[in-house]
Amino acid sequence: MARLEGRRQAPTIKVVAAAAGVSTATVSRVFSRPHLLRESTVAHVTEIARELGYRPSHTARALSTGRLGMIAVVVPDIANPFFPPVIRAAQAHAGAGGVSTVVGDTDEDPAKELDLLAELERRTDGVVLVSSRLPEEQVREIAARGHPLVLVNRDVRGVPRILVDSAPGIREAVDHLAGLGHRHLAYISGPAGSWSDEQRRVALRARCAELGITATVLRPHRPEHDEGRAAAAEVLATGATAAIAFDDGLAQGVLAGMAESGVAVPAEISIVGCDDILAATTYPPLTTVHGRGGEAGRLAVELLMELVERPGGERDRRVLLPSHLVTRSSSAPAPAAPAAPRR
Amino acid sequence: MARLEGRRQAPTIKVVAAAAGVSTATVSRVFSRPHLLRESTVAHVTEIARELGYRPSHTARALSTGRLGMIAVVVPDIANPFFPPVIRAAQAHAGAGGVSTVVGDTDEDPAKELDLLAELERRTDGVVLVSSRLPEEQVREIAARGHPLVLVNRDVRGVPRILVDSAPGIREAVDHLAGLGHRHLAYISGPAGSWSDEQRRVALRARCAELGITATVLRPHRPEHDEGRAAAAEVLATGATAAIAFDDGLAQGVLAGMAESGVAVPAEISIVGCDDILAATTYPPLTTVHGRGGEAGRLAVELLMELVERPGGERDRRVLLPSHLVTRSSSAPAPAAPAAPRR
DNA sequence: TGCTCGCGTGCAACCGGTTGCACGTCAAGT
DNA sequence: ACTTGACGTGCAACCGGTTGCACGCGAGCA
Repeated sequence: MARLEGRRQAPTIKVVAAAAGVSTATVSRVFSRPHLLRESTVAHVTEIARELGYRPSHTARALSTGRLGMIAVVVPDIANPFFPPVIRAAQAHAGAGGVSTVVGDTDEDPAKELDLLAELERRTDGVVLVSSRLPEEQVREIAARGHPLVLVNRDVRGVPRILVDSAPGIREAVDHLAGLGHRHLAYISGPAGSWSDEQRRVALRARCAELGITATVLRPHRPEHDEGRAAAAEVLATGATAAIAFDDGLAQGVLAGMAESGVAVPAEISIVGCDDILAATTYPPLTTVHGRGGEAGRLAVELLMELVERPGGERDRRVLLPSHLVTRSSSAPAPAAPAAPRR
Repeated sequence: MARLEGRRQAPTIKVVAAAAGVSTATVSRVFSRPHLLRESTVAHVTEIARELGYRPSHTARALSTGRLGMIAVVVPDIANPFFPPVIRAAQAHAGAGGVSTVVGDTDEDPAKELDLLAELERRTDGVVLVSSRLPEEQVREIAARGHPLVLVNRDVRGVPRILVDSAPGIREAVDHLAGLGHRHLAYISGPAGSWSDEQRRVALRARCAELGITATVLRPHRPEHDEGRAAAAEVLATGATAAIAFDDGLAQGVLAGMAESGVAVPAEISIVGCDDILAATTYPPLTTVHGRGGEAGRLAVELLMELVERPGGERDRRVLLPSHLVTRSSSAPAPAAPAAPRR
């Protein structure tokens, strides 16, 4: 029964102190505020600690300082390819600052989002909330609870936020298509109430108006492949020679829908996506508006860390990240006549 | 400057105890081992705690019990659509048990994986390691550190593991194609050294041999779209009338490559994927072997929780999850003659 | 020589729970 | 009536660090 040979317990500050012949306070300071100590002391204790394999306990530290050394990134759907770059960038940036990152997935469900946020507030020093599906009112309430919070792609006044500004990219897209001779564009709307969707729609309308070309806005769509496939017919019905979709997933669906209808992309109709989350994995490779999710993630963490350091800091930061068009092969000169389904 | 009206501190066990006229020990027991207490006491304290909005502190609890109430799921690439279902299922199952889940992304980098695991061991009660890219030797070492660990899709003896067994699905796929009249199949290999790849390759060869049809195995490919596109030409060069790809991403690339070459799928060649991670988002919708990532995630967490409860438990559990074929539209009867590129 | 001052370190309380042990109470057993 | 024991609760130590305060020492200054 003697299990003495078992797992060696992780050494505590106490055994390091004893081994180094100093008090636990000194060991503690070596790892948290070494500038208060004589250099030789720091060196000595560090050496002993290294030999013993000592690592300060996050838990104990958290208990006395109130700092968990951990932040959260919450997204609506981890499987949506827009988010992984955001998460990854956040993770990398936080890690560089000695802070761990946890990822939360709300499954596109506002109720889950609420619960998750409550839980994460107790587990982390701060939260990056990406594309929240909560009503603005609730976002405000959450922010008011005082736990550091930074939003991404959600524009709520009084809450620090990073916004990918689709407008420049959309304008470029419209210019690009107009330059190819298209005189009638369709916009395939995303989820009703989405901040990004509204921004894109408005930018598209405005630019089309400036250039004097026609813009038809289709009904809202969930950003999913099937919806895009269905939207293909709607696009053809408008007589537009080019369509811009709310996001790449939708655009990919449209591509499939066009293929099914026997309409050639880009020869007969041009398709443009948004977010650049599919890279060149579609056929034909998709012309799209690059969303810069990575930068957004990095900046959000940066802002969040500031808030964690100084809870009194600026609460109304609003950062806009301009987007831009990436031209691939799903856009081409306008055909002589609008396309029509062939089968 | 009087900030007294500021944030109300979260109430501690002490204030609840005082308000309820009991000791802190009692309050503690109400929340951890209520069966030790008289029912009326539990009810009374619970009520007071509710009024005060008291929630036990994870940190403090962790310090005295050594249980963090958190587990980790580590994946090589959060952007690879195979993993989100695994993660989500794990999250759901752990959450139901009152345990939080952290997601780690190793970016396909073994060095990062090693660091991340070390960090997570100190932050969690246990780790689910999915599709580890580490050499078996290292996986063993990590398991030997005694921190509860469950592998998914990695078959290392002596470490509890959940394996998606592709063999049944592959056999079904071969049978399906053979039934459609195909007499020559190509297998587009995945990453060299991947456990899943080897399993799929072996199963395919074996089943083809049994049915007396030809199997050509192509070189290893990274599981990415571009590689698949390139592989299309290799497939055509073999003269096979059907191809099974290591995963859906690769298969999707092959689809694009075939489209570029003007070869019709499935009329001229049939394509089958693995993992069923793209659902019906390809064109044509992909016939594929369903991987059951979700179940794997759920089971892994279940096993892990057991290990956390009883560190002395069974260390060599090995669970196999059978896969099966999902037939969509990328497979069809064999053409009279093998396809050749048209452009 | 005596006084001040600053630096480096230690003491001990504290963060917010958990838990072994002891104590008091009350019902059942003899 | 007295012992026994189960049950419910409290006391206080403990988990592993952090930190305000005090103390001792040596240098600088008058």
